[in-house]
Amino acid sequence: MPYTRDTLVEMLRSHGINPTHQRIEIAYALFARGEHLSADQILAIVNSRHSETSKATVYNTLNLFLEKKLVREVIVDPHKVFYDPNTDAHHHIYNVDTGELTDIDASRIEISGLPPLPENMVADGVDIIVRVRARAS
Amino acid sequence: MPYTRDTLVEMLRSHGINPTHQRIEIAYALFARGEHLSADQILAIVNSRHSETSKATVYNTLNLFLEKKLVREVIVDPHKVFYDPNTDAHHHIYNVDTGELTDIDASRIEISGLPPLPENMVADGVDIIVRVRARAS
DNA sequence: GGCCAAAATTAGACTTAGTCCAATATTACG
DNA sequence: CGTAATATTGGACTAAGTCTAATTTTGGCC
Repeated sequence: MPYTRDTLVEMLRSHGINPTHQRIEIAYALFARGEHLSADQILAIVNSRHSETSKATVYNTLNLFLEKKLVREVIVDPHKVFYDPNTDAHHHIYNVDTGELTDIDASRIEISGLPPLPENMVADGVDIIVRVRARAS
Repeated sequence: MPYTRDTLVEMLRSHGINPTHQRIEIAYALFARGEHLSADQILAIVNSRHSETSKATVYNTLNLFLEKKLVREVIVDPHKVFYDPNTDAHHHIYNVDTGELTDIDASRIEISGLPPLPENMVADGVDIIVRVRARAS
């Protein structure tokens, strides 16, 4: 699936997001790479040719994307949030040495034995994080 | 199990931690309450009577406790780390509205279908986080 | 107890991720 | 094309956490 400007514009529109220049650039950075990126990485990528987008806009836009469910946030590192262009159900392997994040498709995974949720609470998502490190420390 | 000064000293010693006044206070704050607390909450608790412990010491101590596996860290909120005095295998329910964290005993839970880990990697822990919110938004 | 080296604590400067704000620029649309 | 609504901006600000060099406390030893 090639992410052309037009497919990105369509993607933004279909999520109720006004496709401005900066938003398209940020979406491109995330979707074309398909990687988990932090806000500062995205800021650097988007401005790598010529400076075009401010820090404030990157944060505004990522929060907008989150709200509109175009991306997910992955909270595994106490220092920064990662933004994940994959919104299919999936979990993560986190390499605590390198910071590398890898997806685990959720369709093969079953969790049994979870307790019922408290009355009047709804699940907003179930995340599994497998923290790994290089063998032999 | 009452957490007297002596049991705390013993607990620290058995984890290879020199039991200083501040470390005992911090351990007491965590273990007597048995709650998930952030560093700034612990700082406030420890200094609530008379100011006795600096911010640097709270952070130093919590990192030491982590390293010696006396506590665990829980990374669910992008803004702060929670420290968890329960080191038994367990998972968490996180109320995204209130920030409240609740334990789920891991002994009843089974996860099936996890992929094999990459060669020469070892699992360092598997965390399940069930994010919940109040029904009817 | 008293002495000293090693370990712990400290205040406060610093770093970094992220937010806020009021001014400016862009866009959508009649 | 004009204008109101929306988006972007630089830069000041906040909050969590780290660092540092100086001071204090501790533990071991006589």
